Amino acid sequence: MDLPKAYDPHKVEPKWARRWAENPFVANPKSGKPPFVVFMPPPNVTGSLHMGHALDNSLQDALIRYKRMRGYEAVWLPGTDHAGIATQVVVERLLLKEGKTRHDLGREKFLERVWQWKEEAGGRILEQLKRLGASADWSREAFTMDEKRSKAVRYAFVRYFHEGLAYRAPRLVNWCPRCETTLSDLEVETEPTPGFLYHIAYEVEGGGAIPVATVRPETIFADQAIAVHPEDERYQHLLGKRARIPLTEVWIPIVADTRVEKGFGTGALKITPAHDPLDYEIGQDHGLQAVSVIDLEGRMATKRVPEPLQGLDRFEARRKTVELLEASGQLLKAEPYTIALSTCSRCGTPIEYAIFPQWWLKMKPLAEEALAGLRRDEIRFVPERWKKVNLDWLENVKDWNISRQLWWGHQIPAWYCEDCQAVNVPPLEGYLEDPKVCQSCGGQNLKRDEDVFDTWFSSALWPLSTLGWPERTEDLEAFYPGDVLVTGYDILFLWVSRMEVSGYHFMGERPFKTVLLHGLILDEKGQKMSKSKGNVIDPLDLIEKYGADALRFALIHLATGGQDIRMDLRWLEMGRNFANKLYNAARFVLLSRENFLTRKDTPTLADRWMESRLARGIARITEGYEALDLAQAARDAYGLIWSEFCDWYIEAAKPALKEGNAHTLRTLERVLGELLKLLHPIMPFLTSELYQALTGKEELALEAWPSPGQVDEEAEEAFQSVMDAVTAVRALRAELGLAPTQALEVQVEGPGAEVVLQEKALLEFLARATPRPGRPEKALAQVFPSLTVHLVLEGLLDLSEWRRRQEKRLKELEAMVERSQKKLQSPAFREKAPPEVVRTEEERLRENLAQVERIRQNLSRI
RNA sequence: GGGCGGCUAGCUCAGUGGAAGAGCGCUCGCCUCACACGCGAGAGGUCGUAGGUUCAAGUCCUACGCCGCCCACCA
Repeated sequence: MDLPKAYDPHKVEPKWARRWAENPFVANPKSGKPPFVVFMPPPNVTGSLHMGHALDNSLQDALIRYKRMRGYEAVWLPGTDHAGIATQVVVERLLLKEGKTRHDLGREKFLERVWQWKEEAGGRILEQLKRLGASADWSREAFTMDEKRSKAVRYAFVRYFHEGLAYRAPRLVNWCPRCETTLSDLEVETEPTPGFLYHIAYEVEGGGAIPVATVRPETIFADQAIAVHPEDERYQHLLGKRARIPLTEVWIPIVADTRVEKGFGTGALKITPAHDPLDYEIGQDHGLQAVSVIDLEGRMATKRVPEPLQGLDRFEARRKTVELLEASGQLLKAEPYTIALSTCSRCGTPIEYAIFPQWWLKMKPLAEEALAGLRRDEIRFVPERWKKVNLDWLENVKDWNISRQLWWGHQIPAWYCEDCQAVNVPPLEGYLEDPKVCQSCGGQNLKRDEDVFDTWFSSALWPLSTLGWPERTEDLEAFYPGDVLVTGYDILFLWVSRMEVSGYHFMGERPFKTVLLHGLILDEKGQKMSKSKGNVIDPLDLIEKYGADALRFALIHLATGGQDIRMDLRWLEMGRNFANKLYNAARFVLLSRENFLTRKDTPTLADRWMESRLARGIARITEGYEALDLAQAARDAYGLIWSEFCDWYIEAAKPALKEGNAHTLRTLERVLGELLKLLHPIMPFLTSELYQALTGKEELALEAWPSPGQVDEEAEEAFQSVMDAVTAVRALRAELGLAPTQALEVQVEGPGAEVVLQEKALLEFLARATPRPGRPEKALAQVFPSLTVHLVLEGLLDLSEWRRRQEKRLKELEAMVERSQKKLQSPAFREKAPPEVVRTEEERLRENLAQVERIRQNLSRI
């Protein structure tokens, strides 16, 4: 067998990645096994793997692999999202290189281009997920715009419409002038931005002026009123009068409204219904018109604005308006002020408001259905704190604008009659057929709505659509609801809540039983990664440098309690080193069995100890996976493999192997095999490779999960004495500066001495020391609870280090003794603490007192 | 304005009310026949501050302080 000394993931990982991609783990709805279903959050087709994906999918894959080994029908449904704006922008950018816009091509040709691009370049991210080791059911790969998913979207809308839950109405909506589409409230961010609060004087009829404060002076031309608080004494006398919009001859009423804050600005608020959501609301209540002075490209585009402003960009118009106001003497003051600027979450452009008919989903009644389920605790949140956040959002949810003025997406299946203006949506039975005549007037001039659905409208259906809904498919019967939904908390509202809504509404049932929300990945300074900051780490680079196993190990290790993860390459190094360690341990086992000559076959103490430690490890690690605490599983597997299997067991097995003890060889092989299984969900590549080499079996992923054997307390206690003796000798060596090669003789005494003498060969191999029973008059000692190890003085030695450490140890023990005594002297402790706690405390005290005594004696004899 | 998270070793992070942990870094010694991506021995924490509950608090409660995030119509 030819095994290089250092593990090279690149020689191993691509092979397995290809295997799992080409022969995926295909779900069988009829297997009869209990299902375990995970819906992969579909990444954008345009996307490239980022750290968030790597984390999200590492967690999912680990869960899926674990459950698969546990005998579940583990189903992981992958796919991609058409990502309306993002994808459209990508293709528009390509067109731009040819000097064209999408309007040059026209809708049909443009969509052809997008599809072409999608077929060629899209979905690259799924290939990257395969490189990460994702054991998804690639045969069921879905795309939010493929035929099946399109059916689901269409059916959902048609049903919502006929249930009166989807409706079309003109309202004030968020508009991104750059993306040229409306946005839902969730897609708008507010950025604190330095700006000015302008105080402007509006002339009042009959003389005098009213000062109004605004951050958007350019919108004064769309003002419909000025509002003051009804109880504001300052302006009582002005109520009912009219004021003149500066720079114009337009007069607007002064009205009272409680929503105006007396204490802010001047206490007088200009009401501009077309350009501000609050103003829109107030305007509605006062029967005001909503007149816009800014067009969809963000330019001052009406005759209502003074001539010099016409056609100007809204920000230039602001500067110019201020100039004009200053010139007319109506600018009272401009104080520096931090504006809460609303921006498009996709492109960062300050949003504008617009009023035109949009499709809305009536969220209140829908949210109630989901809320009822959540209040019955039908969905478990991990961590639990997110449940309340989710509830709060559903309780306060507003109607959802689901139409977008894009080309790429699901075109809304609504037709408008050009004769009678009626809205035509297909009937539920026959929802796939386009209407030909108007249901209202029978006219044949139907024109389809040009808008498409918000991408999240189709994402909200993901747990249904991936299973073939609205058809009653075998998959749907067998696999709905899903088990664990794994995603970042940043899309709790955008995605998770909306899936809850559609799941409850259409299936009458929760879409998944558990939501596992992980944190976000931050850079080493704790800041969000973003392309503009240039602090993005590409997971593929990390895979290239450290291997996919190491990346997975690092990420899973850090995914604790839903905390954000500050990226630190030292965790990657840890993963890589760990892989190398395990590889070398396996190499040792594989090399050991070559040309092995059996001369005996008896269980050693070390064998029994290892089996016992393995039993405990299996129990603990399994607990971690079951609790969805993969970080715990990773930590425990790391400790079991490195500290116990490698550091102690392999070393202790060497003398037995030399003796030709077949039992030890078998134990090494068996334990290694079990360890590989335990670690497989986290580091699938290396474990698969090693398992194959060890057992000849093809696919570790299909092996059964280990069950814990018996804990052997006696063996653990006995071996502990051996480990203590070894540690004692090594410490003496270090303290006295004795060479590691120098053979020593030691004397051991105490309850643990017997086993150390029995395991003489172990002490000789692990510590280069021969133990004899006894307690010499003058010797340096190391004290452990169950034994004392004495080293007889030979020649001149520097004892200062030894003495220093003994004294330090003595002080520590004395402090502990004091603490125990204090505790035990307290009657309250003896009365109220559980008996076993009192007992361990007493035992501790006894043990520590004995150690103190022995150390004192040793020190006094030198 | 409302809410959430974090504050534990020099750094990055675990931590189940019953004697403070890991990795890296640091010190000392080792290329010991699986592994220097390693082995052995060590040093290093009044667990953000102040109260409280409890026989017992890093862990539970209450305030406060920083750091970060989310939601919300103060123009």
